[in-house]
Amino acid sequence: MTSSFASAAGPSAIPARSTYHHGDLRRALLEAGLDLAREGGPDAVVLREATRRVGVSANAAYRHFVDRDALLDEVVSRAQSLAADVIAAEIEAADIEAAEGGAEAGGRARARFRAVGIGYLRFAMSESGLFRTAFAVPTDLRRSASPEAAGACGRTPFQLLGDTLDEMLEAGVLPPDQRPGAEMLAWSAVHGLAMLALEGPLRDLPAGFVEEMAPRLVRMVDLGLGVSLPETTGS
Amino acid sequence: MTSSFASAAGPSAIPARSTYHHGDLRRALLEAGLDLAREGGPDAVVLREATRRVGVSANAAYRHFVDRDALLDEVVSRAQSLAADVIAAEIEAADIEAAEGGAEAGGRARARFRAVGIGYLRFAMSESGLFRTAFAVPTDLRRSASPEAAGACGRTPFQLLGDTLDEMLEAGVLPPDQRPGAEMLAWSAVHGLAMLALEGPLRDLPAGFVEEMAPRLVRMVDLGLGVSLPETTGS
DNA sequence: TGTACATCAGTGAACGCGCGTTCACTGATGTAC
DNA sequence: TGTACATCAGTGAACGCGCGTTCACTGATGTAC
Repeated sequence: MTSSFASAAGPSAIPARSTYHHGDLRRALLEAGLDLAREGGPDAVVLREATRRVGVSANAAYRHFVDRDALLDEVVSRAQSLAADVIAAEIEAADIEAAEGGAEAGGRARARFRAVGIGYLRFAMSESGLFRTAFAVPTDLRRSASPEAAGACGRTPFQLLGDTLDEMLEAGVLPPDQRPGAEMLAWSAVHGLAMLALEGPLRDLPAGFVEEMAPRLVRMVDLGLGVSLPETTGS
Repeated sequence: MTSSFASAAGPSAIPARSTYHHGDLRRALLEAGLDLAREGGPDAVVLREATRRVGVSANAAYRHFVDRDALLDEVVSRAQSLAADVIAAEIEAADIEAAEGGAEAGGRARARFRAVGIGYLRFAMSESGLFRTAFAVPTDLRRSASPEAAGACGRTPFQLLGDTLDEMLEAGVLPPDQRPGAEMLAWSAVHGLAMLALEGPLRDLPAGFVEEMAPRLVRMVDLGLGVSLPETTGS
């Protein structure tokens, strides 16, 4: 199962290699690590398996990463970056829909905010290994604002969430006293649903359960944050 | 670090033993497993270490558990049961406070509902290893309704949550159309905050952060579920 | 009340696994002259 | 343009770890007679 995100440049991850020097081993190991995370979550990011897949001896990785954690750290950032892409795409889709529906600023801001939650859950369900790698590995908040964790749009998932909260604030639909710390409240809700479904007691609920629950959940969140706006047709 | 929940009957977990037969090995291993979970979460529940602590040979465990997973399963149930106790205590405290404040049925039901969330988070923060063992191990919803996972009150954490939702429904403060699946929405919110703080990117936020956030979170949840009631002094 | 014996609940040693990591090494590369 | 040589990026073998689990065993228990 080779990553669909495999680098365009550099030798392929298939262990056919003619030269003694790999040429792009660091990147290849990172891709392999990402594949492992995709298939089995953070615990599956294992140095020996990554080198095996790249077709290189087990210790070659140490020329590029000080230890296993160094590789995992980079994989975590990449996973967050991929999450940002999914979320950004969801925001964009919601934005277009809201514009077509003729929503005013408040409604559009709320639609974008909801899209962050929907996108987060979509990523969690469609790429559960990467999701767990991105958000269920003990790490610190700093990463959530570091450039390596940003997606193509230049923003991290955490920043996208903050952006949409700011937009609701500016549009006057989020009460100002609710703004501080609102990231944590909103994040908690979607993260909890994902984790219950992936690693918790909601494990073997029917497929599609999370998808059904997601709109209700994000609605609960914005309503609970004091965003009261009539529901539009578009969501 | 010996468990404060060590069994009253049976030999102690300290590996001093005179008889060839242990006498109560199954229980002792379970207690040791619970201690391990308390100290290091589910991954720390390791057969060899449990037998080491009990002072018994490594394979003796196989007389009482078919494999490591069988031990872990029981530890998970016990951990859920302990969570139920903490939550039940929180409910009781809230109940007394609400009664003293002269709250009517709706206010009391909401206070009890909120207490479930507060208790859940209290357990998560004070017994993080047990919490992760109880709720962050891939398992199925059935356990959440099984007698082994019930606390002293005879109810599991999941059942306590459902109970308080039903009470709000009966008191007329929860809109009936919101009731189905409301467990999942509420559970997601508190579970997410706990997981972000314990195993995710909120890892090294200042101590007390979750405690500060908890009341806001549960308020967000009931408001988001459509429970609108004036705030009383008591909460 | 005593005893033979099946059964139960332990022991000690070992196996195989896969991991992260280190060691001494060698082939390839590129730069100074 | 050619060459000596430092440096870089790999190799192969090995170590130690801790785990789950199995094997053949033995000490203790309790029950039938």
